[in-house]
Amino acid sequence: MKPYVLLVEDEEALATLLEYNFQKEGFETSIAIDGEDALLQAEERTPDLIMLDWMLPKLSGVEVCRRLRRRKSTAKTPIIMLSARGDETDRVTGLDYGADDYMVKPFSMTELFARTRALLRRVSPTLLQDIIKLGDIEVDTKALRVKRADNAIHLGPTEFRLLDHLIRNPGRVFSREQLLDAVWGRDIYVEARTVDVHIGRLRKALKMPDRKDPIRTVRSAGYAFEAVND
Amino acid sequence: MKPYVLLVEDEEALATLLEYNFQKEGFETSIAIDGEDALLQAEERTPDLIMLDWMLPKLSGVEVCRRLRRRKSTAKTPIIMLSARGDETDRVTGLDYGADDYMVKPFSMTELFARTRALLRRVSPTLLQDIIKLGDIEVDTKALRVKRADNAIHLGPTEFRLLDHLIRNPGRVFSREQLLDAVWGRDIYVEARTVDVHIGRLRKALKMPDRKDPIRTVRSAGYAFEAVND
DNA sequence: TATAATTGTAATAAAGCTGTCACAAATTCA
DNA sequence: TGAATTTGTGACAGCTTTATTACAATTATA
Repeated sequence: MKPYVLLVEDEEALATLLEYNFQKEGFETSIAIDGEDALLQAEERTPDLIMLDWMLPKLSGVEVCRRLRRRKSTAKTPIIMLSARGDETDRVTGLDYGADDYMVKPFSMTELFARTRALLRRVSPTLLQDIIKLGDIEVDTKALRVKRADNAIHLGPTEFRLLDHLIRNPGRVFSREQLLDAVWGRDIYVEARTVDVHIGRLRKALKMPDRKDPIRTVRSAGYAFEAVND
Repeated sequence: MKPYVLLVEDEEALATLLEYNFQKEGFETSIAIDGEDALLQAEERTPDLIMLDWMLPKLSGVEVCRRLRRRKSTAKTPIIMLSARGDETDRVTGLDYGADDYMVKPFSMTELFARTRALLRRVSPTLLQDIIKLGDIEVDTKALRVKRADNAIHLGPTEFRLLDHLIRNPGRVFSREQLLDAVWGRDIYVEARTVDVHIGRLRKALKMPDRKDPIRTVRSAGYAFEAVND
């Protein structure tokens, strides 16, 4: 659904400012106040983007960056480093250790988002796309609309998020637990079988004569979205 | 329709920044990375405005400018030159060769758009029209008037701003919080539910027999304006 | 100043969505 | 084949979200 950015910044004022602006741009956000916190949070939920301050308590930004790169889950996650110092040495060091871009404080939010967009467009374009199309199915994430073969389809919020998640990872099989985490949220407890019911509702909503079911059931594993006819 | 700006800029960061800001101002954009590319693109679709970097690979900005002026289709198209150098000589050269305005890098986006507006107002005022039309609904942002199917509709200030905001972003779903930010202002605190009431008033005011409600409710998400019959 | 228009809130009604269960159907495996 | 496991689906109660109304307070207008 929304791209998730981890903001690693110990200065509270800047962290809040970043949070506010990223949320306005449609990101989900989380703040880490030091390097250790950052590593923990990144492990718990893999971010789609990391904003990483250079100067941090406990672990330096560079060190955090190196460790993030060593982990499989975050090896390719886009990282933008923030630094008060702007000299070339720092820039080079930051980029050497695996940051994708570099901003010198103070910076304009406009420029930050221009760069963010550029970076995400390069690395994971589906995150920025408003309209995701697969086969004859179309999901418009800005307008929150779904179409199949140009027919508008009405979905409830949960079915929408479910479809959104599945269609962004076509072919991949998700267990019920994974779907609960991704669609319902980590801290919400509902029966795993509830997923079945929503999958059923989604299937029913997407059903059209002469078109095959885009959702595949993988017995004793979960569900997956399949590219479809057309 | 939206005005179309051709951004001729080889430096990627700046090009992205410009693109982002022009899009935010409601322009359609295209980027050309060198002079030849610019001439090709301008031929394919005549821009309403051209931002032209002075220093370009292959063909210089001045040369591009001269050639654009020689073509009938772009002879009068407004051109703003961008240059790193700010001395008078360049300025004169640029303007001599037919640029309409001239900005020295680095420049503020605010100033750029102030000049852009001034230029477009002078050359092609219709592009900056204050009247937004969508389907059978017409919003005159200067005169603060609204019509539907040629019937004048009276709205209170808040409903007007609400409609104005929604109609400028047709299809897009806004949460109540986003609407409060955009319509009421960031620092004003009112209940999120108040939005519902104003949406209701707006709907009532826009209601006409045999015409459907242009405002879509998206459950657990917000509201969106939809293109309508006619 | 009196009158009208506009605004935000709260209360209530209406609509829509969700999660669970029970049982049917399908699939697997011995 | 038959038992066990897994999945599909309809029903439904409870819950959440939205629409609408009324009203008091504020602001504009004559």
